[in-house]
Amino acid sequence: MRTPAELTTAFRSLGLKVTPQRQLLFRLLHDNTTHPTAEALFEVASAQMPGISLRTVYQTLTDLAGMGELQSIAFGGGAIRFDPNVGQHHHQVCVSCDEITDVYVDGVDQLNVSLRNEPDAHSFATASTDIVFRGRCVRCADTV
Amino acid sequence: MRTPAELTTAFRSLGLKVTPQRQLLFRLLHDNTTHPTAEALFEVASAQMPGISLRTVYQTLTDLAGMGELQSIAFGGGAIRFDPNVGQHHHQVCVSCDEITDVYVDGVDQLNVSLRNEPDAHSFATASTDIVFRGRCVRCADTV
DNA sequence: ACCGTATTTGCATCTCATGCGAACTGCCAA
DNA sequence: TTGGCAGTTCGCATGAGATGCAAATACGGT
Ligand SMILES: [Mn+2]
Ligand SMILES: [Mn+2]
Ligand SMILES: [Zn+2]
Ligand SMILES: [Zn+2]
Repeated sequence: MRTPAELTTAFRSLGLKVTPQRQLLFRLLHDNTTHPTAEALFEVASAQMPGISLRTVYQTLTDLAGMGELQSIAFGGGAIRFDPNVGQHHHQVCVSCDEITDVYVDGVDQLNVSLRNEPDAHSFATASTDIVFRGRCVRCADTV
Repeated sequence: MRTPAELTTAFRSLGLKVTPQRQLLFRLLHDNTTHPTAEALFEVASAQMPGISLRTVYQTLTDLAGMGELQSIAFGGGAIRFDPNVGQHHHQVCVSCDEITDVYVDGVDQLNVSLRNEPDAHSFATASTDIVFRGRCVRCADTV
């Protein structure tokens, strides 16, 4: 997503207001690579702005996602994750500690897709491809 | 997953009982390619066995998944899907009608994965790779 | 057929997420 | 600078999906 300053301009030009709550979330999300849940973000936000409501966090996340500044991803096993990285990338998920890491993948366009009973060209119009690698991160690899 | 007959044997040998409810679900799931939710399966089961409970459907699905006869997948936007196809395969999801289709992909092992700031070998131990192609199925391609 | 153990089922409970509306406030216009 | 309207916040209610729990029931080995 864009910088807090750019988002401020973007929000104003859409007739949306730039509140202290939104500014805080802009800052907490910019360059955030942790793929936080709404609740996780709420915890961090609460530390800096006691009284901010979980409802407002959800609201702002939904707004930002609607504007294309965030993507929301369901990895399974709990809450939806929010990702300010909206560029082409994929994810590694540690099955032990749930850490989610951005990865960049070459060769996606070279994947050869086929249906079981129709080895020829199938007519599905793919708009996007999401790849999730599941396994163990470096830290969890050792600790059994 | 295996055939209803094979599952019957497998359940008995584990000290588990083969009830009419389970037999029905074995039948409804075997060779089922629709990736149903628990609720969807419950609807179909209810038509053939009025009175069967949603709780039993969840229970049996969980048991089968635990035995490795089913895999459960979170595609986002609602309930978990259950898939009796436990072989190596991936999915196409229609963003318009939510149809989920099994696809078989060549070239997964040739994917070149890298972290943004460390183009060299990263030490994530990948155990499995899940690919989801999102787009429009044949039927939804025309209708706008 | 009997009996012990697994199963079914209804209801309570839990998590994650969204609907709703009264009170509040950013921000544009006068 | 100030007034005021539209957009926001926030607490509470509600909803969807899923699991915990225990009394009643039924499978299946003997
Ligand atoms: Mn990411
Ligand atoms: Mn499948
Ligand atoms: Zn880890
Ligand atoms: Zn479709």
